[in-house]
Amino acid sequence: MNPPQSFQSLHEEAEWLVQRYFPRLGTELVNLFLQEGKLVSVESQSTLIREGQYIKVIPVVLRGLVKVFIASETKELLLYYIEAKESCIMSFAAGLHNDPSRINAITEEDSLLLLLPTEKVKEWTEIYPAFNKLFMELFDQRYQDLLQNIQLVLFHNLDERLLHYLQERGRHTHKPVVELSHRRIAQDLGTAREVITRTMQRLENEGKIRQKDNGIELV
Amino acid sequence: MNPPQSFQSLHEEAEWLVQRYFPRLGTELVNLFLQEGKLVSVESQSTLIREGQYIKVIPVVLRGLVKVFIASETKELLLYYIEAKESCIMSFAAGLHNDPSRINAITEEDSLLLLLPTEKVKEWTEIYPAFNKLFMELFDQRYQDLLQNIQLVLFHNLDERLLHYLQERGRHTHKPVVELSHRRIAQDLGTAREVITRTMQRLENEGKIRQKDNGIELV
DNA sequence: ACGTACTAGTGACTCAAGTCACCGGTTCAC
DNA sequence: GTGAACCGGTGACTTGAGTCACTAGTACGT
Repeated sequence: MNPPQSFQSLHEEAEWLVQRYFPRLGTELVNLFLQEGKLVSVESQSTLIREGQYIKVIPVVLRGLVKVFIASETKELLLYYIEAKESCIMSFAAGLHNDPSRINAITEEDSLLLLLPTEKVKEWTEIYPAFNKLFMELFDQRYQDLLQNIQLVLFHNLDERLLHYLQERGRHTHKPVVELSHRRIAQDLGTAREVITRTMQRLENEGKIRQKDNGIELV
Repeated sequence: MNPPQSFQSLHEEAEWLVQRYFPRLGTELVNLFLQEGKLVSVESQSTLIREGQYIKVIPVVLRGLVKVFIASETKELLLYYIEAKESCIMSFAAGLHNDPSRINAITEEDSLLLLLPTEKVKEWTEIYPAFNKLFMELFDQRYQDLLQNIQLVLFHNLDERLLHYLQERGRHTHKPVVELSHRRIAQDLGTAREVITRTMQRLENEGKIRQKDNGIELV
């Protein structure tokens, strides 16, 4: 089940990925995905969804990594990552009810996305139980992510939150070291750069991380 | 469409309420609700769901008010209210995947609940598009509630959070004054009693609320 | 009439986190 | 080489919120 060395086209790669990631949907739905969805290849740091926007398509991540966050005038907060392997992004509410989005989404790696029209998605949830089930599971997962985030923000101090952030980041990027500047980490956690610098030093003193030239290593 | 002066039985009242609140489900589903669900009448402050519990039933609020919150060893935080008129509680994830619940639920008024077995609910979402749609909408609403809560906790100070809390409380209890002790409010907001006392005074000085003998009045 | 258990109010203090004003180092462009 | 734009690091300070210790009022039961 390894990927072929190379694909003739994006469409071919997409087909292979959809079949691999969503086998339970069956061939009919997989074909509908590819037929109705629009395939786009975007580079890292591309904005997919902006707060206040009306959502016309729901992006499914086939390759890469997407970050979802909320923002105020002065701060941001990372909500969760959307990984290709495990799930697709849902502009939930927004998409299905024609409400403006409350969240922002941006690619954190070069990514391959399948943009499904919300109209079609709405249809499919009603017609295909398998699709509906997938949708529910993803919804649920995001709900859990939000819940955990609230707990972290409210019940834990920055040391713990930062450590958790680094672990999650490592998990999602599949790299042993986190290659991010203090400034960007501060942004994700809704705090200031200096605060991250100091907190990072504390974690290092406690032997929980190591800061090296190529990034932050978890111990 | 006013309620009859009195009902002969709980079951009769429940039937009337389900038909009133979920007309779009159709008579077949309404009957299934009443047939498969267990009707219970509980008084205020009854614990419905405890963190860590496995969920076997999903309570639908027919009358009364339910509060959903998370807790740590030392703190609590109100997540949202579940009102009869608008929705039913969902032990989402938990119920459908047999995971332990991450949230707590408690009645805030004497309430009439219809307990639906999660197994049946799972079935119904697959068979009845109307039910599925209702389910999704409720899910979505809770997602939005969580999102707003995160924003409040992270982007706003206690003054604003307290004011928002009082407004919401007023909205859900349908009363012009909030009849809660500072201690209980502090619990819902995850803070200390003294802090609420002081914050309340500030809001009063700014003319945003009035503290009277019978409760807190919003201006 | 006395204890118990609530309630709200207050001054003094602690503390985590955020802010401000600076370093000095590296890299890149022109 | 000179400036611009990054980066991490640091000391001094501010501040919102939480904690501690205590006061006093009200209601209930025995």
